[in-house]
Amino acid sequence: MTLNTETEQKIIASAEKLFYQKGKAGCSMQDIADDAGINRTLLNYYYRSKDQLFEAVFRQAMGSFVPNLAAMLKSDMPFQDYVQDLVETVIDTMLESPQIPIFVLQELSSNPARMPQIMKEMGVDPSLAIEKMTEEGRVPEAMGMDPRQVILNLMSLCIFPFAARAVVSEVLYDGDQEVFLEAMEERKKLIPQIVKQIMK
Amino acid sequence: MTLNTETEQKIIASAEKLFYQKGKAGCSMQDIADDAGINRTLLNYYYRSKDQLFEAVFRQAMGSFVPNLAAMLKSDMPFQDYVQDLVETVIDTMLESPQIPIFVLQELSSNPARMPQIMKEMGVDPSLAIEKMTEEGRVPEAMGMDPRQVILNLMSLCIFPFAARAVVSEVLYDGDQEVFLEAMEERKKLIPQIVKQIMK
DNA sequence: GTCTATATTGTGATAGAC
DNA sequence: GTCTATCACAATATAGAC
Repeated sequence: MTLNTETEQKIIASAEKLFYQKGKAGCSMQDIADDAGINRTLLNYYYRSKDQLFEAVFRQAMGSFVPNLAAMLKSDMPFQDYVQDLVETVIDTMLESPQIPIFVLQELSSNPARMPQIMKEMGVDPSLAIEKMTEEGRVPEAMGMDPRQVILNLMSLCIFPFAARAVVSEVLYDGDQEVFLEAMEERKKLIPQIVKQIMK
Repeated sequence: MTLNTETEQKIIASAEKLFYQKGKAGCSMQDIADDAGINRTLLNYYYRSKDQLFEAVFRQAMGSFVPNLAAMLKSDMPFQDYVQDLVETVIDTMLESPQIPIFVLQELSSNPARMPQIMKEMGVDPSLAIEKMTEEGRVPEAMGMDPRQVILNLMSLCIFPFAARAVVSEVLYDGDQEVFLEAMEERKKLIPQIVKQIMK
């Protein structure tokens, strides 16, 4: 998926920005063209339809974090060794593109039937992952917790603050985005500590 | 906000359903009217505009969980006493209307400027809440964590699994919604245990 | 590849009959 | 309160000139 022409790059950049912000139905082809500073019909020339342009943006967004998840689910290494790396990777991804989680979750929520197909395309076999995860010692017993709950907790702690950024930064950090970002940086150390504490 | 006529109830029910699922821009007035089985112009008769209909639905959604948050932030009681109740209340709310979190987060994410005003209307004073929270002993020291991080962790653990339900149920529970719901029930006990463990 | 012009359909909203 | 008819406009998409 290399973007050849300069125009094509401008289109994808603007489409990403506006789709992330307003959703698929929330912005028009005209909006995207205006943001990119090009003629509207060029969008159709390059991507044929709004649906296909959205598809390109959505798949790129999925591709930015599914591999992380997949790697963790598929790996044979002990769980703890992954936590620090995973947390850092995921949080860094969110810091770079803070709007990805809400964008992806909204699309999947209004179209949940897409999930199985996407998982398949991205090389994640859910039932295989679960099997591996529940193998003895793969994800260590923590307070008698199901291993899936451990994974879910980890993901919740990493992703939710970004999905809820508007609320969180307003209610907890009085609207100060700098302080919010510092807090997110802090969580890179904090979350692994929590996991370690729970594992004890 | 009592809904008088039968028609009005049908409208709100359908608007809720479709706005939750597809977002404000993702469904038309015609869609809502069709779902409610009534004439499209009645929507304008009762709510004047799409904006005002959306506002009614959005405010109702906010009202279903902001009071819980506000109560916790404002209360003088020790933090631990609230955790069990709060977790149960929040998870029960999510179980009843699983689409609320993603709906609210999406709207606030594309329109973050609304947050301060909404907080004010709902009687939550952020800076006051923070002040109270950081008072000695209000939210207990946990692993040297900032009290705001504790709150954020708690909310993340409760809400994220529902916001990400499509992904979670597919990847971790192989698409089985029954098993997913059981896991969410289990979290009512599990999350307070985690909090307790971290507080030690 | 990029533009203008245009076809076609959908949308929110209102006026006015019943 | 509920309907039909209608308005003004915005949307996606394509055809065809350059």
